Amino acid sequence: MELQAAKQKFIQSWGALGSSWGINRTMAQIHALLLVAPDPLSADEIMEELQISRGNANMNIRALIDWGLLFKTLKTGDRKEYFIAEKDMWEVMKCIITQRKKRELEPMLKVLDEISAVDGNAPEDQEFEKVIQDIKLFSSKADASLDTLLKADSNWFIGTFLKMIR
Amino acid sequence: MELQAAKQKFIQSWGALGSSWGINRTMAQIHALLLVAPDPLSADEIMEELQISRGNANMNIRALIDWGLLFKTLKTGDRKEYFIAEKDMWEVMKCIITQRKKRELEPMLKVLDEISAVDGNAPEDQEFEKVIQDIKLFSSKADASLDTLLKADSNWFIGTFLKMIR
DNA sequence: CTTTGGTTTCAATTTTTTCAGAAAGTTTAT
DNA sequence: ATAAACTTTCTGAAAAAATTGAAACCAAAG
Repeated sequence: MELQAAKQKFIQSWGALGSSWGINRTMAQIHALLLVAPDPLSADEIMEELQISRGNANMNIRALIDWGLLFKTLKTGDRKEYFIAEKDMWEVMKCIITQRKKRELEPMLKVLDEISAVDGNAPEDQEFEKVIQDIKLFSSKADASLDTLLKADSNWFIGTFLKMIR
Repeated sequence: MELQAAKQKFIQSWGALGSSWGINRTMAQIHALLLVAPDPLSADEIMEELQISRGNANMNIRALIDWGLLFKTLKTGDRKEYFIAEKDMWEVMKCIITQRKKRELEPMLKVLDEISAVDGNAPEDQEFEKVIQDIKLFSSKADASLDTLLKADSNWFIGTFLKMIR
């Protein structure tokens, strides 16, 4: 496969996958583009390369910066802003986990807390109570585990899981 | 909060959350409904309860069964099929991880393999090569870890992560 | 203060996803 | 074989999400 074709394919695939990862297509494409770009790119270059509008480009660049997956850089004597991607996969993963945890897990915990303020104590309620408690226990455990994972460093992760794999 | 209100809220919230979990709303709602239902429900009861069409109900019930989150049960002397939800949260999590791994991780690995068949060897390619290799390494590690996790049992999970949490 | 290069916001539009309802297909009991 | 009870597959409508394009905005340089 040719280098250019390969890059193209990577960008497209990463974009397609993005959607199932809770990231929208453009956002994922921009990230992919910058991952394989040898040098920082300006917003205009990104628009050009991916054939997207200014507004779209800007919004998603902002979002990626918020997520911590992109950084601004400046070139001396140039007023444009240039962008580079976080290339350390461990960091990338941490960013993604952080965001998804915030959007997927934490709202769940919040709802469960509200729900478990259910006051009835009829025998029939016990079943319901139990299900909710179970989910709550499990979710908070997962939540805590992810927090720990986020604090851990790359080596720890690799080490632990290599052990797991054997 | 009242029991009925609580159940209602749980179903709605679980449904809303479902979307960010890569599960569609109806599918998540059916699952939630059955999680908190004291007894097995028939397709008709599910339709009634969630105010959804027969087609929709059927499709999503099928999907849930495929995922392994729902089971059929039969009542003697009744031709109807009744459904119950998998209530062990550990199992639920395993089902979800299995599916998402299939849909999110494995296609990624496939693409990466195709891409790394890139043949050019100009100095500029090295950077690209490296990024792809990095992602590949990381992804297959994650993939393997998840496989291990899926084989592990609930106690192991809780044990390990309790240790992590401290 | 005005121009220039660049960034941000937002209503309107397009694309994608989800769903109801109809219709066709199965299965099972008689 | 037929009828009754369920299931599956479509299609078009509706809802939700993503994108565009334009206008508004800002900061630096002259």
